Amino acid sequence: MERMPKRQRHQLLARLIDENPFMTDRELTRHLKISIQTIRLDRMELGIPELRERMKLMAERSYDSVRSLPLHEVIGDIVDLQLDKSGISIFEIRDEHVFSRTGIARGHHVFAQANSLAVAIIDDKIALTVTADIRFIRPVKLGEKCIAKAYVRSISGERNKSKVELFTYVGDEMVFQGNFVIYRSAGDAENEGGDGHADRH
Amino acid sequence: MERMPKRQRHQLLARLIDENPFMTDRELTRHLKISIQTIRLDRMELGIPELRERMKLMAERSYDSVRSLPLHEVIGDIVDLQLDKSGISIFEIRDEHVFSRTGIARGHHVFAQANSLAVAIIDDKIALTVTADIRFIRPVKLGEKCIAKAYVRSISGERNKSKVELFTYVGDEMVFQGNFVIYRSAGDAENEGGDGHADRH
DNA sequence: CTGATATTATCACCAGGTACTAATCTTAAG
DNA sequence: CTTAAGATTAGTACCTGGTGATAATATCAG
Repeated sequence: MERMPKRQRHQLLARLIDENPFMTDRELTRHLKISIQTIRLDRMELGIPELRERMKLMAERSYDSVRSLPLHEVIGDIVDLQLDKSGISIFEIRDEHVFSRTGIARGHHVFAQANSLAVAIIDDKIALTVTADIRFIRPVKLGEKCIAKAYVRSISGERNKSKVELFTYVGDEMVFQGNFVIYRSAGDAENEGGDGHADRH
Repeated sequence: MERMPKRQRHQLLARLIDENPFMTDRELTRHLKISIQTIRLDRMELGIPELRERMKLMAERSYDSVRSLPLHEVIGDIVDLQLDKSGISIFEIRDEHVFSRTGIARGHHVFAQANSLAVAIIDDKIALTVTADIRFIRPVKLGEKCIAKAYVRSISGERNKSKVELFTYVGDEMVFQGNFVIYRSAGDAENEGGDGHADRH
């Protein structure tokens, strides 16, 4: 029986555990054909915790992700912002945003990025989405970087409302487009809309 | 030392474990002031698995939630569903959904509930949002229960598209309204839209 | 009081490890 | 060839957080 170099075995071990974190050491011996002690030495060297620790970590992670949810205050990184004029945000589609079977991002994440930016761009204490007219032009897939560009088209037409036009691109391809009407407070607060945002310094 | 009625203790035990699923039986004895054996009998009667089982379940759930996303697939509890006809979903606004300063729900959560329902109602393997025309009628606040009602208005007009009309209420007050156009696969897959969903049996 | 139910105690056992020591195998260098 | 170093395997004691079974005790209701 040929022996595998240690480095290579380490890589394989790490990959196996990554692929199926629920494998016991004993099960790993069957795949790697080495003794359980070596498995354990390898895990030590690689800093991979035991099965129960791994499950605990996953459980804890999922536990507080239920508490704090995936949708944060602002979805996407706002990389450029000219208040009441324009803004750009970047959002990368990851595992947790897509349907696994298709790899297509769930619509509300794409919307959330757009909505966050449309609200952030408004230069007022409180901004709330009143209406949105949106169009998903093509599905966005796992790993793609969505670049949303928003432009304020009318700063304050009637009744403290601003229009924001928004386009989301992947590369130079447009994937999403939306027209938002955002309510802006004129000093006072919560009157309309479905969204708002926090302090501005 | 006064003894607590069994029923009441069972409730308390279930609540404690629900609040903190990472508690060992030994820790529970400190809270409930009863022997560890009784804790274990109680768990048996209530069908609550041991700590390690609980962690394993959470870990597995979160693990294939990355693979197949059962948890966040649908935002809100779908309480009634007549495919290609109508559906109702309930979603309670909690801390993690609102802006802390105002207590107003962020728009994308309300949208997510609506979008999830609009997509779920379509009786096809894959359903993707193409367009949405939405209106936030009044802000939704912390603690409010959003009841979304969706109606399919045209099952398949042109090019495999269905129209879904949707209203979200808090009590008898309408807080959100939307018109969705949903693309439905006719057996094949991912062509348009920004959302999809999984199997239907 | 007596029987039923509830609670506690004890003991053996299990999975999936850690921690440590010791033996064996392999390999390369002197 | 010999020997030292490193890699691998073996074995033992011990740990946590339990299960399962049995038995003893407590509590309460009729």
